[in-house]
Amino acid sequence: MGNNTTERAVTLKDLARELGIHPSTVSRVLHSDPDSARGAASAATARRIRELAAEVGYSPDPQATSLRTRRTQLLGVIVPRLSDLVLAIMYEGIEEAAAAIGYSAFVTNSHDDVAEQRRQVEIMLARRVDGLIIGDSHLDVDVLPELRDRAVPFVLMNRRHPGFPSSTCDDTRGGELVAEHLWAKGHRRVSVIAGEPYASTAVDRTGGFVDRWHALGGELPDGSIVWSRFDTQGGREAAEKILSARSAPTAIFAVNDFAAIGAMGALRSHGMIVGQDCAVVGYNDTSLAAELPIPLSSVRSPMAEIGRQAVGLLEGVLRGEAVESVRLEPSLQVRESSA
Amino acid sequence: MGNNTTERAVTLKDLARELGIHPSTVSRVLHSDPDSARGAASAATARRIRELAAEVGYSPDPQATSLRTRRTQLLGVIVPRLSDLVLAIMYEGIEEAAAAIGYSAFVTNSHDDVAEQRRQVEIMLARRVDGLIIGDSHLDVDVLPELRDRAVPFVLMNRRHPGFPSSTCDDTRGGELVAEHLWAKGHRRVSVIAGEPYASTAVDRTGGFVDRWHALGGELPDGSIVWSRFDTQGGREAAEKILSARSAPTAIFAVNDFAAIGAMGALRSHGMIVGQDCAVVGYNDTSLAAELPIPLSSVRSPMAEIGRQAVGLLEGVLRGEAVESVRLEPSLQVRESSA
DNA sequence: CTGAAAGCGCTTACAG
DNA sequence: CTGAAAGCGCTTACAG
Repeated sequence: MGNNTTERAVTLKDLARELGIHPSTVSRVLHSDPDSARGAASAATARRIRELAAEVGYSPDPQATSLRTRRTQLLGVIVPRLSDLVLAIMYEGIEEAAAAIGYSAFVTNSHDDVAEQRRQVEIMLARRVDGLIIGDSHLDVDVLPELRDRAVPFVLMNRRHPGFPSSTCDDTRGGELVAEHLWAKGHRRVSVIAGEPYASTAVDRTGGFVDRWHALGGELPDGSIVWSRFDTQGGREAAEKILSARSAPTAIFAVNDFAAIGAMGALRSHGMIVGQDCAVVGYNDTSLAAELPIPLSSVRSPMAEIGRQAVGLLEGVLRGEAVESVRLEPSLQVRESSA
Repeated sequence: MGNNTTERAVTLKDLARELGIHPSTVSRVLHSDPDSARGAASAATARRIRELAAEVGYSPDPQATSLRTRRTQLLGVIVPRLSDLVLAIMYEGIEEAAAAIGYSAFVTNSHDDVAEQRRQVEIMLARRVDGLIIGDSHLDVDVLPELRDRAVPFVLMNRRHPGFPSSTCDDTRGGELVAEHLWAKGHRRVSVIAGEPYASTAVDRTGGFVDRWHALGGELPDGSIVWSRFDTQGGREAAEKILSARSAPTAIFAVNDFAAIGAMGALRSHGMIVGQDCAVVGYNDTSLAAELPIPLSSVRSPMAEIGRQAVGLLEGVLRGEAVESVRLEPSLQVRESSA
């Protein structure tokens, strides 16, 4: 009666014995198209098998299956840290898309440490994942060429790297949007809290801003660009550095919402009112941005979709296709912090 | 020379062939204590095996191993959502502790939906995880009794449930700390943004506060307690409801930092200054709290440790021990929002 | 249409 | 000390 016995999971052999047929027939039927039992067994036998399987709640042992098929239906995901909201949301997209095509995902934190990243890759490979989604790629040193040489199937997510397939936001475009917005609002003295120089997200967002700013005729004297950590504390420290210099800017672009929140804190400490004395724009439009005491302008990036697309890309790689990187379009949400 | 061939992973049989011995001997040695080869093979043979294994980078196929041993070394973790920073940090603790004892963890989001929770449990079980860490337990309806009947090894995390082992913060105590603090600061008209009534975290934090408040001689007229979602938007909505009532409170306790941030936004919209016109206290002391423009007082809970302890508890359950729930001690961080 | 065999990579009593 | 066998649960050509 479909009760789940606690003892031992029911096996293919159990089903076969119950029905008085051979296990291979059961296996064949369970793997054939539900409608047409095409050559797997007679329609009658197929029906009996399916009915019994449903009744006892048969679920094949994935370990046994993958030992035979040499595929684990497992995806390995490596991110800097899951406690970074941006990565957590991308992972939700991954999980959803992976489940839809019958894969499960492992996820692990590298803390953006290169040695740890290598270690996590080896752990994933030891677990025999079918492929890897790498969310912590560094622009400088990197394991990527080595992975390619070893023919490990993988794609990048969030951060791109020339020559490797990736699913990212068009971060260059995102930076341009901010430059255009601040310029149009009349700002001429601006600073950028630029993030970590090893991350393409930081480099592209900053680069897009800088290039567009110059194209508009703007200037960015030395000290206008401050590299920083991506978190709130990093943003606060960078803003302190900016505010301690000669003349304060009238606008700050932080390439991450959390860094932007830190900057807002520093501005307040200096007695400045965000949105009046100094505009602030963040990046990613996390759920917090719109709900802050002073709502934060931010570049919206389709985070969950970036995760889903990464799975789609990896699917292609696993099929042996030559896949094209995707760069998803950002949009700017203007709010009180820079209105 | 220890190069990772791309073709096929090296197997036990490969090692045995290379050394001219039987695979079972290799297996025996690789499973015996590295120092004493105690009866597995001669010291000389053992050394040769270990050297070759290290040289070619042998890593056993976990699928094959678990097919034999009937253990997958896999843990299933179910949380409401990983994009909730609190759960993401607990998961980091889980991952760390699990890795330390040779387990890997799957994590999946139930969105606090009871049907989805059941579905995720079945998916985990179909994957043959050795045990489950459940982070989305509901106080009312719940799968827990059924899981116990099915003899599924599991523990709860973050939220507790009477009669089942759990790793949580002592949320009752956390609520008490806030009541004592606000009372000492002279507040007499307070409101609680209480969270979701199905979560023990919300119920215990609120309950601890209410009981202590009454014990101190305080009053909580109807409408002082507002149940809400845990996120920023939920906090804002709850605060709006509180502020639209007759007389505004002089202090608000939100049982979650994100809800507290939403409340801060609502207060500002009403022209009130947080920390002056109305105190706000949150819960969890997430990394954001201290860095906000107006730093937020918050009850610190040892999130990563809660995750680690959950793994320890599950380890006990897997060994068949009767484990005791752990309730970790919170502490209050007072900042400008309620100074 | 269905059965029987082989084998994925491993571990574990059991001999000798 | 070491070998040989059995078997975990499955899938997949191959016969008939």
